[in-house]
Amino acid sequence: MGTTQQDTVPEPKYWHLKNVLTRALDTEFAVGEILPNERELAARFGVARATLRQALEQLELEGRLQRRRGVGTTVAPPRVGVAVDHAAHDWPGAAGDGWQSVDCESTVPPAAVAQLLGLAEDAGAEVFAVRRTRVTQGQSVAAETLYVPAASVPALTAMSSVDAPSGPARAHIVLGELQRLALEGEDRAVELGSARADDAKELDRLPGAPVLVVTTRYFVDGATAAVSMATYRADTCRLTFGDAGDVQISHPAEPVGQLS
Amino acid sequence: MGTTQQDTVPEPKYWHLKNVLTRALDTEFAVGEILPNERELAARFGVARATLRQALEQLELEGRLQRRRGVGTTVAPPRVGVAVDHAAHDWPGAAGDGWQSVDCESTVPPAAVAQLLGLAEDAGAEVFAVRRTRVTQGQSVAAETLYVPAASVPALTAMSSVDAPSGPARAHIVLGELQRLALEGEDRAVELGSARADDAKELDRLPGAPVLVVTTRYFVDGATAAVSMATYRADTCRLTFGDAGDVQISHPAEPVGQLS
DNA sequence: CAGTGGTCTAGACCACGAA
DNA sequence: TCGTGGTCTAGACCACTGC
Repeated sequence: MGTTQQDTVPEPKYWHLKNVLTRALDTEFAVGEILPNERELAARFGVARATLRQALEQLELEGRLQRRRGVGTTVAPPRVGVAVDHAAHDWPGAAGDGWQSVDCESTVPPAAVAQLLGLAEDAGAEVFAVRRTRVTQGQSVAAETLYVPAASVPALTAMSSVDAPSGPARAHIVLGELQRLALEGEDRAVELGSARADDAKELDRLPGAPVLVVTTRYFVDGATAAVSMATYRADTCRLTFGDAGDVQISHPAEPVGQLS
Repeated sequence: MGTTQQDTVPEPKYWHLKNVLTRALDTEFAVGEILPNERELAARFGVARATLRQALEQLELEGRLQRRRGVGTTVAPPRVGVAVDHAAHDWPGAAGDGWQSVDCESTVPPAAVAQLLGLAEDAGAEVFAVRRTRVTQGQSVAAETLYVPAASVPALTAMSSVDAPSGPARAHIVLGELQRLALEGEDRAVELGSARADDAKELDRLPGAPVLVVTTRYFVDGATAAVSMATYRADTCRLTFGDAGDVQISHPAEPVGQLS
């Protein structure tokens, strides 16, 4: 079968399958409900598991499904709107912005970051790297590394790894020092990426999971004083700029006229 | 090789493969160069083609590769920065913003859009749907549908499908009418999606290709006067907010000390 | 322990682009 | 026509979760 009728325009099976499942999700399943397992679904639709999985992958990418190894596949809630320009033109670390400082260490930044900071490439210039996590509505949605060149926080130049407090406390010091600077403005870029191993762990996802990478430049005195690279879970997040955080997106494409 | 030492924590083959290839791309390949075909690469690395493809898929998702059926796999240029807040607080259709009107028709908007516009769901309220394409540096990077309720452009209520000019011309009329309104502000949200068949065609991609969906609400007089849903190619685009458009991201993790 | 999703294989055929 | 990437199959084993 499959060649029973020569499709005039052979639509890929996984594509058709995705559409069928989408419709089913809209009409027959409730959020949180768990679907039959992959082997059974594949059998039910008469396809190989790999093909079924291709459809599920897309649906997960679109935020409609959530799959967890050892557990099963569940219907995902609508994406949460996450404000990215939190009280725009504010330094990170302001109270109650949903971010939690996790750690802080001195490292040589990746080349791309060094470039944004205007640091010479050859010099092994060290910067403070503040790791933070963002939690919204009970789930961690983002992991961030905030790169702060030592030159931006001169008061901390003497802070070596020995005399400084550990982890979160140290992060707080760096953030506190940033607040003293007059922030001129910010700059943002959003692109698709895949989670590095460390980010993935913090986001409770497998390495390689799709993420939205938000790169923010903080300007002080005409120069870039800090750079943030935040990775948001692409499956569960909708990044909002402006008000828009409160909007609730509804999926059901058509009101299926399900009377009574 | 590869099994020379039993990995204490068995790293997936495709993940390791991706890292190897990433390093190779940084050091041994030039932009635009074409890679060996999948069958040969798979053989060279001693894995099944499916596994090799899993690695290539991720690299394409990260914008490092470009694959075209019937042609081959090439090294992708760095992502282009695309300004999303074009002259913020301007109506779409302003001159030289990179958008090209393609078509315009009257349709019933998708439920999600109707909701954003504050239209009753049950009523089959029609709206103008302006289709546009965005071209940057010679390549089309985005496809947009701008939904304009008839109520927002009262002067056009009499415009039926018969007496109106066709396609692009009609789109221009709608956009022109929008310019007359006092735009109060905008609202944006960015999320990951997969290209619908029509968008995919316009973006020169296969259906289901990963896209960044930008939803914009235009406010007039305290209400939403129009909604735009734009899909940007996630593989080739970096969405920028603020200045940031000019920044060039460089990939090579390490300056390979290639003297002379 | 049993059941789930995640990884991997070795094939096959198809749709498309270019020569 | 040929070579490419895209789709699909029918298996297998592994890693994780929960009981």
